Amino acid sequence: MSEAATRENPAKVSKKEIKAEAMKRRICAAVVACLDEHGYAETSINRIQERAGVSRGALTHHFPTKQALVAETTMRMLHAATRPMYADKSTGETKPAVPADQLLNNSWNHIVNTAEGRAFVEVIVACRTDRELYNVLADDLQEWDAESSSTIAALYRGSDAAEDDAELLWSISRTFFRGLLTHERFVSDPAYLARMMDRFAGIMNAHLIVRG
Amino acid sequence: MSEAATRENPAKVSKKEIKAEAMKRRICAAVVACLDEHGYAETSINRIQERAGVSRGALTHHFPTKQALVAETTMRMLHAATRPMYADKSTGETKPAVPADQLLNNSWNHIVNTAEGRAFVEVIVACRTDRELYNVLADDLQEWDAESSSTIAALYRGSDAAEDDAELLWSISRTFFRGLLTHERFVSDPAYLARMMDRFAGIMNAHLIVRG
DNA sequence: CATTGCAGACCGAACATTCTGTTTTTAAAA
DNA sequence: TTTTAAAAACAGAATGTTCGGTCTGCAATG
Repeated sequence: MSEAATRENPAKVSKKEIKAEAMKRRICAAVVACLDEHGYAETSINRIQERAGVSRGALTHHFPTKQALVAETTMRMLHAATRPMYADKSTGETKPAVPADQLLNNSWNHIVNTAEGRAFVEVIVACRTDRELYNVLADDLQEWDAESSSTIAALYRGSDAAEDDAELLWSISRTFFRGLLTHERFVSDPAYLARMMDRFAGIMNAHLIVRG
Repeated sequence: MSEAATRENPAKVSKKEIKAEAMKRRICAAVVACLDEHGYAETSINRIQERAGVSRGALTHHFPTKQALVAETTMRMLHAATRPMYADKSTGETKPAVPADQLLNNSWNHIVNTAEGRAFVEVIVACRTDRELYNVLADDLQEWDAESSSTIAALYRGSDAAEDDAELLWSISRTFFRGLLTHERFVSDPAYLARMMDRFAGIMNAHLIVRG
């Protein structure tokens, strides 16, 4: 327990904690890379271990089971991805980080269509059938979803009369993004994906109205 | 080879062929069920065999490898799903099977949000990282995509000036559907999915104009 | 009777997990 | 300050299971 140390000096982080955190970060980064490159089915502990360049002991010490590993990696991804995009939490205030009409394109390019975004989709798809993994993640997923939606709702209103229309439109957009990540395999021309994205953004932007 | 038999009497199908086809159908149905219920990662040959109630020998006799099994199952799903919905191929002519403004909702309810639809998403997601599986399926996927799109293009035009706008809108819709299948895990209230679907259909229907 | 359809045992590889050691860190005792 | 003992971080071998695929034997079909 490090609580004895932190009780005397709350700000102090011990060498242990620093090393442990660095190790965890390293392992989780390997998980993201493996999920992105090989998919959930082929992301084995052996592969993660090899990719991270750590021993089997180190892996199982920090993450007793594979699900715990995937779960923590996912939560780290979520919290890392949410913060910089939509709001500046460091200053305590919520303000858009990008021009309003570029919200969709920007989200796609910098959040969804990334190694983390693709890894996240692998986890989400796995959650559909892996009940245990879902149980571990469910609360955090829904909390993240609510937080993400309310951030949008503070910045935009929808074209529909419904109070929560902006949130609805945002959920629809994120859903489209998720589908778009798996659409690559259908089309021969990658540029077609960009056309789909642009057309979709054009349509949705007509319904997402900046509050002011 | 059965060509010797069919050369003499093309309509005749031997007992063998009937049995073989029945066995294949049975196995593929089990694959669909397993993909839907357990996901691609947990769809093992053992599980399929158990689910279908056939021996290991029968399985490997008809499908030498797992990829061949998944590939054929996928192609059967595709061809079974395309036909009844958008056109009546038995009469040779192409006509819509549902009212125009119900195309999206109907596709969602009767094609995408089914055991086959969910199984298909599992395969598509796996294709992203499983290059071998993708290579087997790529041609058929793109051919199916083109056929599906052109069927839509014959029935609708898009609100945009682009010649292929209807196809683009249809691709966008199918992409949204795919994402929606994995969205269940985000929301606590299942009715929210229906709201998303209705709102999306409302928006897209304004851009999909029936030809006439 | 030759071929195909099917049954089930079997194989090595890979899997997730558990385990026994070794090293490093840390806080309190000397 | 130095010593010390416990705890944590890590290493890597061992375990039993399951994986996809192969192989041999037998029955049904043509």
